[in-house]
Amino acid sequence: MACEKIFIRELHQRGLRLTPQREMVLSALHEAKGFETAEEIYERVRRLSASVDISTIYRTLDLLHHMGFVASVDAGDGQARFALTALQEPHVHLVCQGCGRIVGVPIHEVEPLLQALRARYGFEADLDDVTLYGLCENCRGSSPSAR
Amino acid sequence: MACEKIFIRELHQRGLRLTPQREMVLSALHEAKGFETAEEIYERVRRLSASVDISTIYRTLDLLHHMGFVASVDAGDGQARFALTALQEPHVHLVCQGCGRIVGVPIHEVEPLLQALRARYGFEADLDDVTLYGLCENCRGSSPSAR
DNA sequence: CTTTTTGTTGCAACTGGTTGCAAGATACCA
DNA sequence: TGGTATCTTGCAACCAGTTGCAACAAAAAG
Ligand SMILES: [Mn+2]
Ligand SMILES: [Mn+2]
Ligand SMILES: [Zn+2]
Ligand SMILES: [Zn+2]
Repeated sequence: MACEKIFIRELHQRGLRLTPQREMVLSALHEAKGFETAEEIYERVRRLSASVDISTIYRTLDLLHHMGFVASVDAGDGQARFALTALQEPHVHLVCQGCGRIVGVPIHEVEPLLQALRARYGFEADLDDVTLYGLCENCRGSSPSAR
Repeated sequence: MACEKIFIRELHQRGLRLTPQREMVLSALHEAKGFETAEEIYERVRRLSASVDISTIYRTLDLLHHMGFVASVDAGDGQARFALTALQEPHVHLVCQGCGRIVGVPIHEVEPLLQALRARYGFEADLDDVTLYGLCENCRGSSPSAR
């Protein structure tokens, strides 16, 4: 867990504190392979300590998201999903409405759009939190499969 | 209200019914100048009939959205906002995090991005529901004003 | 006009997520 | 080491929005 060192340093820089709860959430995110719901991450943390509250999970995921360690994607089914992105280039997320798969697109692919919005509308877009919905290559041809 | 005729025709085409509640929501949306929350639209409808339930407002806004009459924008403050878009070209919405203003961008401005996603990722994006966050021209220079 | 069909509504319960607050814990310093 | 300032937590209440369901009402048929 190389990012724990970085995490602690960034916490200190912001005058925030390292707590067992924050360590457990970070650890749970390392266990998880891909995107998981807050409830799934909560279950992982409970295996480490039963007394943690779900609101602490949400608060910690939000903190990690704002620190750039975690991507948060609203998959359109009423539950957000979270995954570690530590050290990766920030990206836009594509959610397939057929199969539910989430793909990250490096933000430089979107640079032309950013420039156009800046030039035409004077708008400086922050693409850290953007999610686009549609159909992936697999799901485009075939009949839409259940999620 | 030119769109009421179209609304009735489209309802019939889908085997759905015209109800007083649906007429009142459409009328409330015509009264509203710009984007309003469900609660604000609910208040407008209540002035016409006190017994309508807020769940009916949500269900009707959702229906109108799916029929393409209404744009729905998550302004990032925990409340969605709705506005009539009848007959307009579909567009992406820009939300300024400084002043809260919502601007519509015609979808053809975003066409190059769509093509890139199609070519590079095989992903067919549906941009009807996209909202981008950032800072508008006014709010970029000055210190961020309260919403 | 009456009946029948089927879509719609109000209501209450529920969902994922947020928030105010007092108790508890961390970091820092004497 | 103990004391203090301040951050964080668990908890319970709350929020916007959704949903199951039985009563109701629009449309169509007779
Ligand atoms: Mn956040
Ligand atoms: Mn619009
Ligand atoms: Zn797919
Ligand atoms: Zn602004």
